[in-house]
This record gives sequence, C-alpha cells and structure tokens, in this order.
Amino acid sequence: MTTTTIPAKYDFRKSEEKWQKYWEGNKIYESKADFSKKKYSVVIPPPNITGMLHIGHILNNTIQDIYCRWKRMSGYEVCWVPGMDHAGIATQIKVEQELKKEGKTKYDLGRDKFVKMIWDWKEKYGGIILHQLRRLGASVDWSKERFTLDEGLSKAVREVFVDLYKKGYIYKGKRIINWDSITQTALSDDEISYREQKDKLYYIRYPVENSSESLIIATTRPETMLGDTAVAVNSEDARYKHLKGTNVILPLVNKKIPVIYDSYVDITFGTGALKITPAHDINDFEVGQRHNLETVNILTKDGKLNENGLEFSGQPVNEARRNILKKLKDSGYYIKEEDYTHNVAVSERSGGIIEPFLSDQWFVSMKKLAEPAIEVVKEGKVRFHPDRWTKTYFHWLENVKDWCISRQLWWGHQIPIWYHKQSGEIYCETKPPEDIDNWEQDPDVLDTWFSSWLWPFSVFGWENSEKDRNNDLLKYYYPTDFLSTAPEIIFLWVARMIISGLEYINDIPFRDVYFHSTVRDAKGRKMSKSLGNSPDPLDLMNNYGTDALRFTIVYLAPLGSDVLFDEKNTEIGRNFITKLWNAGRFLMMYKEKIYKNGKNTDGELILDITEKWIDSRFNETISNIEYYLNSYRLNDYTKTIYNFVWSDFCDWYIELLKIKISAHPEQAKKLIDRALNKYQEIIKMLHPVIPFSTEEIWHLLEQGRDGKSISFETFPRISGEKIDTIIEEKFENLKEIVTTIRNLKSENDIPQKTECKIYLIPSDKASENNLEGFGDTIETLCRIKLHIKSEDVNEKYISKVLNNYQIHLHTNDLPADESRIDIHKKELENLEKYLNTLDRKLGNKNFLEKATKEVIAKEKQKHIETVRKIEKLKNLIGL
RNA sequence: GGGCGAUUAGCUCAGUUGGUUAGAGCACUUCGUUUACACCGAAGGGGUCUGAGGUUCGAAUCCUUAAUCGCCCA
Repeated sequence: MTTTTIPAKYDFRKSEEKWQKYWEGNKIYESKADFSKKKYSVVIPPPNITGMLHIGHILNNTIQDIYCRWKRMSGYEVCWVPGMDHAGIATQIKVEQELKKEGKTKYDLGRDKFVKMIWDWKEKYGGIILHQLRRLGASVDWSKERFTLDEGLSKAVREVFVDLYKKGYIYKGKRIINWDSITQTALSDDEISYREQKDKLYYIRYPVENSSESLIIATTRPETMLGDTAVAVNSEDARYKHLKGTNVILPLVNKKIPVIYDSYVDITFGTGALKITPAHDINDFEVGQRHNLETVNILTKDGKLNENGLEFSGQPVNEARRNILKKLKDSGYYIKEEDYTHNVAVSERSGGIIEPFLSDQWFVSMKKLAEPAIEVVKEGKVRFHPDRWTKTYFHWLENVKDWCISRQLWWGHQIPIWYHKQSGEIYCETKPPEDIDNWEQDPDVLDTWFSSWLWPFSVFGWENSEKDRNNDLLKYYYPTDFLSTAPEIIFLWVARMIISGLEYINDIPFRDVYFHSTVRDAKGRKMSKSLGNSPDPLDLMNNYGTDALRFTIVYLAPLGSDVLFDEKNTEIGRNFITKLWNAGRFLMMYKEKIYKNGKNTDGELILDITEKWIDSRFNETISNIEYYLNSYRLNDYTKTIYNFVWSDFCDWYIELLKIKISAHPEQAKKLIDRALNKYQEIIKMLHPVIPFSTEEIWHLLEQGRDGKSISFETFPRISGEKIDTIIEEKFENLKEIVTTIRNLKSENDIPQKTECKIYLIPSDKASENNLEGFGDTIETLCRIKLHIKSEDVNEKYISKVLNNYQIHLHTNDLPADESRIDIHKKELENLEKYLNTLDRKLGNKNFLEKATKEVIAKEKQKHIETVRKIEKLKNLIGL
C-alpha cells in the first residue's frame, strides 16, 4: 500500500490557506435576497477597530459560524454580516497617544484635522481583527461589511436621534455624570468599574451658628467642602435632634448652610453627620433635589478647582486637598484622620479616577421605550440561552435609568443639534440648517452604543423613510435569526437593540440570543491583556491548526458556564482531527487495495448485526446533534460526534470491518463503499465546526469535486427507522464478551498476543443465536481460540459471569491460585449485597404500589439476573 | 446590602421530567510497535455526588439551611 490518495498527515497550514482563498475568492458565502428560499441571517457583534483577536472572539465567532454553516447545509439562504464599530473612546485614546509621542495634543490640530488623522489611522491599522477573522474560516458575507461611521449607518444614527428628540425621548439635562478627567468625557455607568483603595477619612468641625457647639463630619474628600450646601443628619439620630432649623458655618468659605434631616444618612457611619455636596456626589445630588439645595460646582473639566475654589482655584484636586487640609489645621477646624479603605470608581477606558460631575448632558428617557422590550421577551418572541439571563434582563429593564448618550469626544457621530448664535434657538434635523453661519453645532458626539443599537437594521440600509418599503435586504433579512454575544453586554447592547428594533421596525431584531461562556485561564482568571494570561489565538492556530482550536474551544464550552482554557487543551481538537484524518485515509487505502486486487468481490452484501448497529448509532448521532444544535448545546454537539467517531466508528466498526472483509472477500467492495459512505456523512456532520479539514477530506474522497464546496452539501438527515435499540443491546452484549475476555487475559498476565483457550457458555438459546457469525470476530479481536459450549466445563478455569454468558479461561498452563477464588468470593459478596437491596425494594409494599410498572419490571429483571449470576459464581467456587 | 449561578473521581466537566451497583475526557498504573493512527491501541485503579436537616417507596436530581467560590446590580 504505497500509493494512497490521502497523504499520511493533514497539513493544516496548506489546507487552511487554500480553502480560505477559495471560499473568499469565489465569494461563495455572499448572499442575495431570494424570497423563494428560507433565509437565516446573523449580524456579527461588531468588534471595535482597535481590537485584536482573542480567545473569546474565537469562541463567539466559531459559534456563529457553526450555525451559519449548519443552516447553509440545511438549505437556507444564509447571510452573516461582518463589520466593526468605531469605538469612540478607545480609538481616540490610541491616536492621542500617537500625538503625544510628537509632543502634541489634539487641540494643536483642531477638530477637523484630528478626526482626519483618526480616519487615516483607521485605514492603516484599524480592523486587524477582521483580517484575523478570515483565518478563523468565518463564512461571512464580505460584500456586506459595515462600519458604524459609514455614511449609511451615520444617517441612521441621525434619523434616530432626531426622531427621538422630536418625540420627546431625548432631552438635555443637568445631571451628575461620571466624568473622566483624563479623557475629559462623560462615561455611562457601564463604562466604569470599582477599585478598592486605601485612603484617609478626615474629621472636620463645622461650627453651629450662634452657638459654641460644632458638628463634626467625616469625609474622604475634604476639598469638596467648598461646594457643600448643607449638612445632613438622620432624623432618628438623638444626638442631633436639637439642631433642627439651625445652620452651620462652612469653614473657610464662611457661608451659612442648613442642617437637614434625611433618612439617607447612616447613623453608624463616621459621626452620623454628613456634608452634602450636590454637585459632586450622586447621592448628595439626590438629597439636594429632595431638599431644594443649591448646587455649587467647584471643579473644572480637567479636574482643577474652579472660580469657587477660593485661593485654591486652578489647583488640581490632589494639590488642593493638601492645601485645604493644611488651612483647616491652621484655623482649628481639623480634628483627626483615620485609615479607610473604600471603592473608587475608575474609567475602564483610561484608568483615570471618575469624578461625579454636574454637567449638561444628553439623555434618552428609557422607561417607556423599555416596556415593549420587556413584553417580547416575556412572550417568548425573543429567547435567551441560557434562559436565566431573562431574569437579569427584566430586572435591568424594570429599573432602567435614563441613558446618557453624549460624549465629549471628537471621534464619533456629532450630535445633530445646532444652537442659534443670536437667539439660542435649538435646531434638530438630520441635515444642518441652511444658514449654517448663524448656527453652532453641539460639539459632543454620541455614545458608540448609540450606533451599535441600530446595527441589526442599519447594516441592511435602513433609512427611516419610504424607501425602506422597497428595501429588499431589510425585508428579507430582518429580523435576524441568531445573535451570539458575551453576557456582559446584555444591557449595553442586547437590550438596547431590542428596544430600537421594536421602536423603528416594529419587530424584534433577532429570535435567539446565545450568551456564550467567558473564557478564563487554567486558574479561573479572566483572560486579560494586563495579566498576559491570554494565549494569542494566532499562535495556537499556527501550532495546532485553526480547526483544532475551533473544535477544542467549543468542546470545552458548556452552555451557561465559564471555560477554563489552557493551551494544552488544544490537543483535544488536534488529536481528534488526526484520528478522523487517519480513519479516512485508512478506508481510502483499503478501498484502493480491494478495487485493485478485486476478484470475487461482487457478492451480495449481508447486513449483519454490526452493520445494523452502526446504522442505528449513526442515526442516533444525527438525532442527538439536531437536538443539541437546536437547544444551543454546542459542546454536546461536538462531544456527541467525538464519541461516535472515536468509540463507535473507529474502535469498533472499522476494527470489525477489517475482520469481516478478510472473512468475506466477496462482500468487500460493498462493505468498504458502505463504510466510506458513512465516513463521508460524518465529515459533513463535522463541517460546521471544523470547516477546513472537512473540506480538504471531502475533496480527497472523490475526484471531480473541483469547483464545489462541502459547504453546500446536504447535512445528514435522520432515518429514524434505522434506530434499533434491540440491535444495540445485542451488540453491547457482544462487546462485553470481547472486553471481558481481554480483561481475563490482562488480569492473568497473559500477553495480548498469546493465544489461549476460552470456553463461552450462553445462558440460553437466544444468547447462543446472538453469537452467530461473531465467533471469528471474537477470536481475532481477543487472540483466542473460542469454544462455545452449552454446559459447564470441568477443566481448570478462571471465570467471569455476565448476564447472558459465562466465560471460562482455560488454565492448564497456569499455576493454580487460591487468590482467584478470593476474587470470585469478593464479587459474590458484592452481588449478595446488591441482591439484598433489590430484595428489600421488591419486598416493599409501598414500592410495588407507587412505582411505575416499567420501573418495577426493570427491578425484577435485575433481580433475576443477579440471582443467576450468584448461582453460577457459587458453582464456580464450589459452594 | 440585593439578585443570579456554581460546589459530582487528582483536574475539567456530563448526569434531560427524582427510579444506573454515579459517567466521559485529561492525568495516573500495567501491557502493547498485529500492515489507519504512539496526536495510537488494550486493560485497570480512583468519587457516594460541599455539610446538616426535610419531602418521598426511592434523591446527585425536589425543598430548607449553612459554608465556600464566581458573576451581576447597589
């Protein structure tokens, strides 16, 4: 067998390059709106243009690819739309850093030039991630690639803004927002995180007006006292009841501020007296609203004290804090300080500390918009997988807060609001006013999510106009069918897409949402750049092959829980693909040999128990795969095929095939063709998860497939009538005989190669018939000489008792050994214990009355079998 | 502080509506280069399902509670 059609090793590098080029070059995954066909559409969660591919992307995009490929092979018109978002803050920071290297800031360039510079950066470096996705084999429709700052998508953003503004959902308001003084922009609550920090708690004395008494407050941020407009105590607090209606004198500022009573104040914290700074703390702001307090802002946008900062104005916060403390000490207001650990808000983008800051921002009023979005999930029109995320979703939407959508950046969609230079009149339209010279546009841009929440329809060219009626793309592909994403953006993105879809298309954006696992390292830590614990997926692809990585990551990712990923795991996928490859290679070599030397090979094929068994297992596998894919249990999909291929197909079916062909050469051709046919179906089943290797193999299996792709072959369909549990049970019995004989040899230190004599005694006629045609097979697989007898043997033997068979190893060559009897005795003991529990169960009146018939029958069967085994064993031991 | 989820073999996880003497892969032990595959084959050891109560004829599976861990929201 020197000439083979299949190389000894799968060269994944060559294969991946070849097929990637072929798929994209021939545009085979481009989709057209074909109303005569069922469609399956998916929009990619747009990665941001500064992004690099990491393990999480591999998982998420492999999942989407599996569904797209599966549906494509099931006859759907599949469209998977790729694209990116412009990632306002991340991108702007990147380019600002470049500028900084030249010693410049964005202000040196001015807005227009700076934005142009970002576009240039984007053209040059942006979107590496989409190129990396090509390596993954993602079957996206590249002709439909979109970017959130594209003309069309930008128009959609303006349309929606103007519409929401006119409907009264968008408003401008003074609110405490999260101010990042490094990037100088507002951030949404979702863009900040909390970090534990060691700090000091300072105690400061505020004298009570017309009294010798003082109120002592505790604060971590003494500098904000310049903006205090009240001191609050709890109305239940006995210590302060007498101060009702009085004022205190704010030190340094020498201003009278009232003592107010509010249940928000924690009696046990500090001294129970709380300074209230409505302009610089979200909770204080709310207290201020309740008590109609003045708000005094003391900070500038770049984090320095402003004109309200007395002699400290112009100083950065930290410097001002030191100086203010000093002055408080000098003037006798300072009492003491304590160590204190608390959580400080930091920007996830810049790492800077977040200042609560009172400023003018644009908001979307969410309450009313959220209502229909709750309904569609309640009604099951949109389904979450795993389902428990619906609870999280409801909780958020039911308590939804207004969405701060303005960002003080230059990179993004500038807000379509113009202020009249003279009158101050506000103009809000998708196009600028005609007498543009008299107007000034709002400088802010919109939150990036304000464009991504429109993604499921904006990518199909939605315009909010009459034209949409004739937009075939939109009509055909919307709503999309499937969304796969990370659970951490359920609010930021998923919920908002549902809201916008309902508001603008009057329909849900997608039916099924899959929240994929979070990928962690072997120690359970989240993969992160700063920890450096994320292996570079490109390295893994280079070392193990893309398919190996795809297979492994899906195999390891159960629905709803995290994946602990270690580079070594990739061997799972690599080994499996090697196994698959070798099985195919073997079958092809075998076929070649049979066909070449084939004389007397045209006999009729007899479907024996093995053939029926593999048919049954095969169809069962298809059935399970369908079930798992439909219920979004992707790791079970891969596990099912893995087990079928490795255990059933390779370990048993192919091994038996070898024996059968040599025993029945007249059936050889038909047997090998049948096996190859099954193998080919296996390849198709696996194509969605390992597209490169299956494409390669599929082309090697038959000549003349040039210009075709396995991508459009029909996915295996189930033949339910071939699933036969009785056949499977019989086959299991035969497997058990083989395993037991091997075990007998192994336990008795008989080398596998050594032939020995085995007596096999079926317990009844049916069991004996079951062995028909299988004797040779057992002999070959176990390397023994088999004697089938109907009665007990009298020679020396070592034995095993199965349900339907007794197996005796002839021991003439072996020394007699009492310990073998002990093994039998031990087993007997176990069996008797087991029989005991069965007896108790079957003797229990309650059990017999309340358990189902099937369960009782099953228990009775077990009882019969156990009794029989015990009898035989006793016989053996000679009891 | 509130919510959600997890806790099954050394490790990573299965275990569908309660009815198996609790499974897989990896790791481990022994044997093996028989002409697909050592990225392989054969055989084997190893858990009473986090603890405590309860419901039930019967619980890894349902309920209560405690502990530990993780995530989300404050």
